[in-house]
Amino acid sequence: MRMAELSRLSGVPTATIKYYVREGLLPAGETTAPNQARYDQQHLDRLSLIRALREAAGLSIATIGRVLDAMDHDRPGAHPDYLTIAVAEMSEPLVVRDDEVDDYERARSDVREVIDELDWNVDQNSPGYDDAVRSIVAIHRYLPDLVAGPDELLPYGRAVRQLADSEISDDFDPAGDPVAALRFSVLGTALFEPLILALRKLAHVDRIRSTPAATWAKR
Amino acid sequence: MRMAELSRLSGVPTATIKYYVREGLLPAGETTAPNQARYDQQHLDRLSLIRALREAAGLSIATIGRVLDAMDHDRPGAHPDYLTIAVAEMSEPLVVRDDEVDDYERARSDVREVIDELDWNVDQNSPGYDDAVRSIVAIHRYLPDLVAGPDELLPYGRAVRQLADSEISDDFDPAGDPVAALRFSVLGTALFEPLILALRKLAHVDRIRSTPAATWAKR
DNA sequence: GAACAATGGATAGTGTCACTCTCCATTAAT
DNA sequence: ATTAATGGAGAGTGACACTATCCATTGTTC
Repeated sequence: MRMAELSRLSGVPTATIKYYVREGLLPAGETTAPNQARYDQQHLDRLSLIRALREAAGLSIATIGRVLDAMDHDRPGAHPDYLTIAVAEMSEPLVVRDDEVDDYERARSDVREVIDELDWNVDQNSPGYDDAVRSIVAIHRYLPDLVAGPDELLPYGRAVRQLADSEISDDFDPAGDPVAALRFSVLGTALFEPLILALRKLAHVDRIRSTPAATWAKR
Repeated sequence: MRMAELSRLSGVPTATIKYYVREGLLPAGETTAPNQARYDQQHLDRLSLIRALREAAGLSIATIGRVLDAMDHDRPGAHPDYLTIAVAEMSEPLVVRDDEVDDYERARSDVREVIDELDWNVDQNSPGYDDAVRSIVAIHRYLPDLVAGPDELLPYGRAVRQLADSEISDDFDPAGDPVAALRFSVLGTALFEPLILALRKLAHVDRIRSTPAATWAKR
């Protein structure tokens, strides 16, 4: 197919497709003449992946570039970790100002403690590790009255562990079709994030509405 | 205190503070002369809230404006729902193109079914409802091979319900100090979101690494 | 009370981001 | 042969979140 059809089938304007090619997110079509190129199903798939990461997950073009790079280069199938390398690129690197080192150290040890307690087989390079540290620092900073030590973090760990168990079923076979498994990991991580946050808000509403009326009456 | 001290104590540049005042996020100081104004602890608190919503939660200035407006105007204490009205402003309104109506209807009924099954006391105006619908549509669109009907959504509902129970303890008393409770609700919702997503990624890593090696060997 | 710094308010400018538009020399389609 | 479409390059756009500059006052210090 050519540009116009790729655009029509994907719903992405040609100008935007050209932009993605320039940015290295999408490989150029096979050039058949100085001003002609052919695109195929792979381009369509890639475009769909880009749009999902962009629109549904809200990742920046630069971040998507890193995720796709990792997906392209990390020899799928060699080791289960290939599934996590691309996901790790979804995060911004952690930068710590000199005067904040202590806060981050404390948060880091909190995370470590939670992981130990739950007996998780993860390390400091695992995706999410630095994000967790960053979040905890922010929580301490902006909600200083809230006690948010390892004991308070554990329920979060248990809840997401339960989630992970239901998301990744026992018969999930990453070795069967490594490319599909990788795509599934990246998209599953990204697309379900807003759903989880949305449902959590709903659960909060239910929880608050379930508070005994007496609590409200004494106002 | 005056501008310079407000800036020093909050760590926010004066130019930015002035910008927040212009945008209506921060009330102007009490003017004592044509070019003099006094700020107090409330300004400092508000500024901290704005920075938390901006930096840690990633909300836009416009969204923060709506959240703060709701916090200011929704007569705290009158009813438990006051805690949710400001949170609802954290979401973008749902806009549905004509050719997508069916997809959204289907997703909406999925959400309804999950809520019924879990017996949640929420309605379509509750914060998160539209977000959940939007997410499910995106999941269907970008992961069409994945079965994501009510049955598959239930584990998410159960996990966040468990979370909500641990987050909002039985002795949480929204009527005691309504303003503090409101601030706690908004910040708690926003600040813990990235933490949950980070821990979920870690749980995924653990889950994948726990996959029996045999699955990998047959590659 | 004179010199100098700081203030609040208004306005304009900056850098980033994700596109989007305009050209143009070809090439395809009719 | 005419008309439309193509790919590639570069410039332009609009939103966003600040940031910088002015300036007529006011505070502060000597």
